[in-house]
Amino acid sequence: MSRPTETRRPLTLRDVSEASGVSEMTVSRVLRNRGDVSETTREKVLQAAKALGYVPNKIAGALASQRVNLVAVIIPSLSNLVFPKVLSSISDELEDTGLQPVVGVTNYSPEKEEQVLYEMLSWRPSGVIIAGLEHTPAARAMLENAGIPVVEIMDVDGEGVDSVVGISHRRAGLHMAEAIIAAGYRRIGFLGSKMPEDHRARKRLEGFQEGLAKAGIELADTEFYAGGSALAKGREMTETILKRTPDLDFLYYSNDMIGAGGLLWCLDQGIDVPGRIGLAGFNGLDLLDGFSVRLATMNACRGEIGRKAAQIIAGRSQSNMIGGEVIELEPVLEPGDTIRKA
Amino acid sequence: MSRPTETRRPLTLRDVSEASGVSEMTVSRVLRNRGDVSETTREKVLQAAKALGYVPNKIAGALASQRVNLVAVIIPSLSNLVFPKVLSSISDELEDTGLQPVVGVTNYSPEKEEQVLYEMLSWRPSGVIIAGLEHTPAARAMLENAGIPVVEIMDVDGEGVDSVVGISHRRAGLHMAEAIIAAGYRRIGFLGSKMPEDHRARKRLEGFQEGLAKAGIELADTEFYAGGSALAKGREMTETILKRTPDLDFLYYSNDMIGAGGLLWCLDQGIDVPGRIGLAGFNGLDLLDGFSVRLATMNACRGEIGRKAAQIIAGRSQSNMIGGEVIELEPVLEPGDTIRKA
DNA sequence: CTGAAAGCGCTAACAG
DNA sequence: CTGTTAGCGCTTTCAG
Repeated sequence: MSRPTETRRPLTLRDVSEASGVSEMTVSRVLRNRGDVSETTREKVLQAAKALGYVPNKIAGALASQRVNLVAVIIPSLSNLVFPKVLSSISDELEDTGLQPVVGVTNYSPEKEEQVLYEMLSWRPSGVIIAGLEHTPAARAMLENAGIPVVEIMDVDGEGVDSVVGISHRRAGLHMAEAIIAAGYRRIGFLGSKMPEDHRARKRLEGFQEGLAKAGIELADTEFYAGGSALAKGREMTETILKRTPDLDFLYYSNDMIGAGGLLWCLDQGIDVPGRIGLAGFNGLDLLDGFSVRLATMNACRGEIGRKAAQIIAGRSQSNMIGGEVIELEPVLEPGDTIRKA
Repeated sequence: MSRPTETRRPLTLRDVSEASGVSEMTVSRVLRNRGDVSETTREKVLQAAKALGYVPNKIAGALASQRVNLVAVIIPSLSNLVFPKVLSSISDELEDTGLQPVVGVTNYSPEKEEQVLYEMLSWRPSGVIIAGLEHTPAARAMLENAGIPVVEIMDVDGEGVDSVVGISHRRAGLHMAEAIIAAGYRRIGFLGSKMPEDHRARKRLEGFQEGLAKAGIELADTEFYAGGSALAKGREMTETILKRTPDLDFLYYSNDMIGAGGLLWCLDQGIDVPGRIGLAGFNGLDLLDGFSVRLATMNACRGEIGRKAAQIIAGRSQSNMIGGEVIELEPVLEPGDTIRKA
């Protein structure tokens, strides 16, 4: 345990070649399962490699073959709960394709996104999956010039670089507004995060306001937060907004986590949900299953998005490059227990 | 958008060299900020590179320089909430070192861990940060022979390969038992996950039982789950165990998420917490801030663990390899509102 | 079925 | 301050 870390030269194909008495080339063939090799030599090589503990050098391999089995996946955050879900579906879908996802996180910063993208592209991945349609001009240029399949995910409201898989957040917001109005709510508040770079949340809000406007309604109040535990923030914000505007009869949250916090607060206060006030979030987190009262939400199709994106990359990296495609998924309203039945 | 993805040859140093009329070597120097280059040529090169949209090929660079600025980070899961936190602290700490974390996920499977490790080592990273001390013999051998700094994190109960940063889960469990007994609870149940490969949860349980045994107490009942929303499972399991063994006066959960589910259920049922029954979880998730009644928990030092691990890797990749170190952090009991005051 | 030769795109090391 | 020369460890291609 306190043995010094040795600075041994890593083993090379040549070492295996010498140990097995087989040419480097043939060793390489065995290790990659490429081409025909007699069972005898195959055994010899495999045994030598294992005995030595040889680990191939993919850097050299990639340089020689001009092929890298990596897919860059660029997302804004890991603490959002939404993205791990997308990641795991990408990862599952890529499982048997020989492709490996590599994750980069941007913290919702366009500059960071640009850096991360540059860094990842410099490893010449086979494809890029990146959240959102909004990028810096430089980032967009990199994506356009990379010469590899690019899939922008989560959002379809805008112009993509290549392929796009997602939902329309604008329409998601709009539909939620319609459902709320249909249920008879009229004094409606919105609670969300301050992040100006969360374009999807912004689009949902815009669509939501558009939906209200169609019914001649305006948002009665809004409340924004930044940082901290989302559940706790949801609780605080709900108290704040209801103190300020007590006659609100509906609260639309920009995500399920703050929505759940708000729900907990309302239940603690003994407020009649959904009678006195209705609540809704966004995402369809399965965390909501754990509450006795189910928050209304809208399923963001996260699993499906990851799957399709991965399929596009996997498909394209085989069949030589066709045009980009746009796949729009349909988010589903899950009314739960926090919207009155109409 | 439906423009075909072009299969353009990526640009090389030579292209920049020709465009700027400067030798490849000097272009390389400029792009890496290495060695002295006159301001004039520097400008010329930078301008040419930018105009062309050149992205360096790190594969070739790494092969030539025998240096890779990547740190492999291998964790069991991303949906656990614990690991994203560790990740982000690693990521923050590495920020200004020129090192980049690359994440691999094992789903708590030793075989998958072995595969992921092999895959990552084949990219010759500058270091490895890996969760846990339990690995397959092959994985352990790879770590020992990689010739790079290795930090095993989260757990110190066992023998490490090189450096180790974590807490003693055994003692964490033991201390929790002591606190519970000191508070006067006697009929104690344990609720956890079924995963046999979650060694840290197992060690907590063992330490916990050891602590109870010291007071001449045995676990009165246990309940395990697998899969699904942890919050919902916590709710269900709590109901189940209390139906089966109604006289339990304390429930120890193997993580905060199921603990929070149990807490919600108890509150819904109008059960007096912590009077009639006490509850405790593990991890110190900030999610708990969002509840009106704070679940007792134990801070697992996740941020600190990530930070220290990253420091070790960063420090060692500079100063040429010293011996491994073992850093044991001290988890802190956060009694919250769900343990009676003694 | 097996081997030899020629790079992949970059950087270390040395010379000017 | 700038350029030249050799590879890094592998795979592609072509000959046996």
